[in-house]
Amino acid sequence: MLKTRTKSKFKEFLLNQGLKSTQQRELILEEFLRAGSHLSTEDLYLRLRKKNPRIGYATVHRTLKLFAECGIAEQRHFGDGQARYEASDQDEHHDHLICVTCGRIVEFEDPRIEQLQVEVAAEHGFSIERHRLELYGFCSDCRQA
Amino acid sequence: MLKTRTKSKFKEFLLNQGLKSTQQRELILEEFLRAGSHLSTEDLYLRLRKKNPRIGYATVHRTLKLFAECGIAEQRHFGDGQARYEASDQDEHHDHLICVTCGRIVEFEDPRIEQLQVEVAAEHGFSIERHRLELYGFCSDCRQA
DNA sequence: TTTAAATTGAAATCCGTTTTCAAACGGATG
DNA sequence: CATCCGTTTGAAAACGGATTTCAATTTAAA
Ligand SMILES: [Mn+2]
Ligand SMILES: [Mn+2]
Ligand SMILES: [Zn+2]
Ligand SMILES: [Zn+2]
Repeated sequence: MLKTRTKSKFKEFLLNQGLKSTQQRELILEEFLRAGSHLSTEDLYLRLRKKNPRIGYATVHRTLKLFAECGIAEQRHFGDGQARYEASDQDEHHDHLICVTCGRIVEFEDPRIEQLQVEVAAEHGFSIERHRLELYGFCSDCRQA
Repeated sequence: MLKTRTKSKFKEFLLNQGLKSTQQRELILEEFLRAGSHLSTEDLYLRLRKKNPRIGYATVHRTLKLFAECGIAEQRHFGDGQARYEASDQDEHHDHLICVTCGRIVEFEDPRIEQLQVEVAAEHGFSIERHRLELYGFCSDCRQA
């Protein structure tokens, strides 16, 4: 999603919820969109500190949760015990390939798998709300090493 | 897997590792196999306490990790922040459907999905070591309520 | 037995997450 | 502007599950 679009969506969200637009929230969103994906609260906090030492971890944490609530970010868990966030691609969905050696994360989307998930769920009387699919293995670089 | 088979596999594991067979480990394995699947350390600990108040949480925790190391149990994470364990079905693999309302967990296995996972990974140069597929939604009971 | 090593369990510690609370800020109002 | 009130901030504390510590106990080999 375009940065400008994302920013205005967040502004609108704040308005609707009776929340305030603050210097910190703008800084955090700016840096979140600038930085690469799948970063932890700590990651983002450290990046922000470099430019603005007056920002608190708690604020970064709370703001990332606001992003998720607003729909401009998604929280992920890749099994290393810490939450990670990535910017939402509007209605786009994707799953992840994770290299267990170097930590590299590759995103993919496979409509066939998505479809089969729905079918399997239906066979068991379930309707799916969301899912999580993560493939852990070795990326090409790490496999030949 | 048969209980007897599982128990001897664990005994053998202990021997190979130079570990000792203790009263606690036998009690814990016994109760683990008796209880239903997908239970947390706390769950198992509480069940054990009823019959034997002299057992410690730390021991249950350590023993479950031993089970996993030995291959007779598998650790799972369903996103509620606590680890769960289930007995291994030898080489059998399965994934999970989880009802977000009542917590019901249904196991399934779909070779078509498994196959597509391998293909998708290969397309990105990955070889898969393991994966995690969880479908969250509403079971038939909870949907009509 | 005796002995050395492994195990136990209560309590302490770890570590990411979340909350608390007093001070600072945002923005609506006149 | 100046005032006011609800919101936000950030340091520190609390939280919660996982893990470790360590002195006492148990295991099993000698
Ligand atoms: Mn992603
Ligand atoms: Mn299962
Ligand atoms: Zn790699
Ligand atoms: Zn249900």
